[in-house]
Amino acid sequence: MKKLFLLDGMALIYRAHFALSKNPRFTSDGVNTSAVMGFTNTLLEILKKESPTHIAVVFDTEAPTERHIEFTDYKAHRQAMPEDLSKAIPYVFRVIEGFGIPVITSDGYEADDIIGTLAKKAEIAGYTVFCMTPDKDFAQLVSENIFVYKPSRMGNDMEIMGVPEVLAKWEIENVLQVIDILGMWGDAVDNIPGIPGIGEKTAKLLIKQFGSVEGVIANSHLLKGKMKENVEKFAEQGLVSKKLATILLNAPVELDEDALLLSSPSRELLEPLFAELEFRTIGRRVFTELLHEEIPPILGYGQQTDLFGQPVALPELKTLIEEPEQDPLVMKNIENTPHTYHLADSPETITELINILSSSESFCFDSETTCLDANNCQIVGLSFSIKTNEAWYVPVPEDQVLAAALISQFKPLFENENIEKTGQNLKYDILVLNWYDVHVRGNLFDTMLAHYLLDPDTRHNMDILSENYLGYKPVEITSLIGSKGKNQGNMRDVEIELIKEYAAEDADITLQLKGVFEPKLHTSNADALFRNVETPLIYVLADMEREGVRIDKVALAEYSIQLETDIRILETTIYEKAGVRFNIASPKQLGEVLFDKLQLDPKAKKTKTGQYQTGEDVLSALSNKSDIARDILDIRQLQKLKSTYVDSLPLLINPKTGRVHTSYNQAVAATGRLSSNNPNLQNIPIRTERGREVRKAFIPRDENHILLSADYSQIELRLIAEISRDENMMDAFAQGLDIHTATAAKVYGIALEEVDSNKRRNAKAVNFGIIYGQSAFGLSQSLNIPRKEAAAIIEEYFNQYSGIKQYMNDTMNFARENGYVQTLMGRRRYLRDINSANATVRGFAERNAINAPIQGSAADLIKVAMIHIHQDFRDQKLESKMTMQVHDELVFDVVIPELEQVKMIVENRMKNAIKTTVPILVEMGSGTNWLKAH
DNA sequence: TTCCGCACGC
DNA sequence: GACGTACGTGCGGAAG
Repeated sequence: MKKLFLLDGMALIYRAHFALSKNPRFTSDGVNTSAVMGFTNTLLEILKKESPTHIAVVFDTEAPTERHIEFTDYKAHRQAMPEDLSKAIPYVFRVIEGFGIPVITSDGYEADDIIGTLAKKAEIAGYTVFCMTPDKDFAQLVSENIFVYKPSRMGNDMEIMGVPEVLAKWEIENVLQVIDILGMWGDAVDNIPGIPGIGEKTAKLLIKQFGSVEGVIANSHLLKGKMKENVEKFAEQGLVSKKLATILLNAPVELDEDALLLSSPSRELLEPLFAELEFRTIGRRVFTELLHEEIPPILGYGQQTDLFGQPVALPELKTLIEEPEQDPLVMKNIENTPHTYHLADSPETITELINILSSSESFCFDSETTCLDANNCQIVGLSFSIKTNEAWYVPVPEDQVLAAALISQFKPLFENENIEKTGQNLKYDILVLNWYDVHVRGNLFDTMLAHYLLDPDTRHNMDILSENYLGYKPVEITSLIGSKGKNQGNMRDVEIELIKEYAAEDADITLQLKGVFEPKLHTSNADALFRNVETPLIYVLADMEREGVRIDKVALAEYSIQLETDIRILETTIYEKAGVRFNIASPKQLGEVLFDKLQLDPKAKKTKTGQYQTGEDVLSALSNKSDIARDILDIRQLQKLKSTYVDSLPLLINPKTGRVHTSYNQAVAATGRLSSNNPNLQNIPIRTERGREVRKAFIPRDENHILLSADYSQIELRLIAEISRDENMMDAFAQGLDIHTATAAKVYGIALEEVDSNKRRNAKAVNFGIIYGQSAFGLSQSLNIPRKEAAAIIEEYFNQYSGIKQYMNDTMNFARENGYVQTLMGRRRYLRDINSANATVRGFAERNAINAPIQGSAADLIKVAMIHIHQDFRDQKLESKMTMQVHDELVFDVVIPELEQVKMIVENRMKNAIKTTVPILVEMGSGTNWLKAH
């Protein structure tokens, strides 16, 4: 296959420059070597990953010809190239030459024109063409079959986008229209002036209406207000912009296939160049990865060190995770893929479908509903699939009595323990069906969770999975119900034929995804975790969400009034002290008052958007100077409490149950933790007295119930001790010591009883830092102490807990060699950047490497405990319910006579979720509200 | 509508 | 010496 890459040279240099501009490196002659390095990196990635047969770097020259005389004006808008960058250009040319890559100069035309024209000609000559001009990802929309090679923001990975994806992003069917937009205003290509006040969105709408830029201008009298004014005033500029941004496909350049051939890299040219530029790491990569040669000793490559400055052995770089299988050339979709989607809308067809499904061992299903809140919506239809490219759709009547009757026909099917159900995010479907008195049973296969285990850091929605793993682009839901927002339609109003295609396709795709993921789960050793933890947990979470929790509306309403009063009082005080009325909730205005008007801190820092920083730490530091800062902190706390909790919680009470039903997301947190939303029950305040009040509003079901809260004590630290086998820490836990006090005693070299609250607080912060993968910087921030001091504490910590340091080193080495780390139960997290040449990016991966096994193991542990507790409740026919999970805490609505029995089960199951040497401690409490129970 | 700054929990 | 430093969710304000 002939594979051609066309790269815009100047744009690439600029891109490399900007990517590294925060930390540029220079030679003594003032050459910007960062830019050269970034450029080299890009070339290396392309050659290594894409193996092109033909390639060229295109440079535009500065001298404009007849193409656009306006071009000179446009150039004038551009900033002159910084001197350090222009000095880098000769080196860039040497790199290109060293790689054996041909150069083309555009001779008066924009590089995009040359690339566009060559791409078009090459396409006709049978090439697969990739263009890389980073100005804008759509700047190369020249043909359906030409791909855009797009550098990603972080690291060196790049993504390839085909024209259909770019179009999808713009939600427009017609390429010409897109080009028209591109040629239009404002942001199309940087530095082209466009028409002020008319952004991409407006331009899109206008062009849809009037057909082209020219059309819009001709019809400007139909517009009104500022828009009309701008279009008319800047009409000429708009046309020029379009001309400039339009890519020529007929520039005077011939496709000389031989001249575009990629030749082999030249060690003779590259080696001295890299030595001169001191490119150690990238040099090493070029020689080992591209030329497959030994590292030349002449370069004297430095040792790479670990977090503690110790040298590490560099393992061979490996591919970390299988790339999803997909041929970028062919994206399948419903129109080009043969399929049989049946509509089952008569008694006969429904009976036939039920018969078919009943006799299969496994089926895939999906439900279409009126909204996203599982506890508050109606089923519009159900779709089923048992084999690829074939599916059924069953419309469900709007009349809820008829709907219930129809769905009840499927009840035995869903409740059949022996039939496996496949779906995407099954918890949702299970919950929805629950409201129709269908209690799903049997083995499950949730494709979302499967992918979550395979690659927890990425996204898991079905559309993306389908495109990545099946090379199939599903019908978008927005094509049925419109785009998000208040105008978004409802499934109920969509034509049945359209829903049928959409819904049946969903079930079909999901089933196909199962086929892809099932073997992958096996090869990545995630079977057990999937089968024994995540899958059973679906039922547990569904039950918890269905159960919900009772909220004391009256208490919250009273508290809201009290907060409001206090806020008003504080507000008045603040206005008095500031001498001006302003919006305290606006960080922008607040910053101006504090630092411009009151001049509280002449050195006040600003955020990247140019506002003054007014965060918690800034105001705290200010509070000794002026008590206005303290007042502002107080008022913020109260406003936060009021808006996020006190006033919002009652709004989430479900009218049908009178309770609040949170939703747990099982597939977002990359470490394996759950997250919760609507409401987020996992961030209900606890630290401050006023915050704690909110917890009083979480109450038992009725007077016959009581809330029980069970908390793991120091679970993460116990797991660190367990995993690292650090003797000192294991000892401390074995003796039942307070771990932070014990840590302080060790770190400061004093007796336990000599530890004061300050030392304990420091030790606690280090312990937390370890859990969260913090650095010395993070620690110094959280303790508000100098970095050096923080570093000293950390160093002594590692001296005392040498087993932990050893564990960290081992984990990091494991990650470097294998590309992933894992928890006690084998939950993996892939760390693509663990061997990255970029220190920041690598540091990020390194912290994750330490942190993921710990947090993840704790997550595993509580998940297992939840499953066992749920099962025990069921086996022992208890009426008490588990209602909430907050990372290391479980909350139960207990029928009072069952309290002792429940406590026994909970303690037993939590302590013994997995076998450990380090004792696991569970603290329990009960009471008439969450605060009392805690 | 989208982004930002901020704040809450673990 | 500079870089930029757990993860989530959700609020209000500001800007387009």
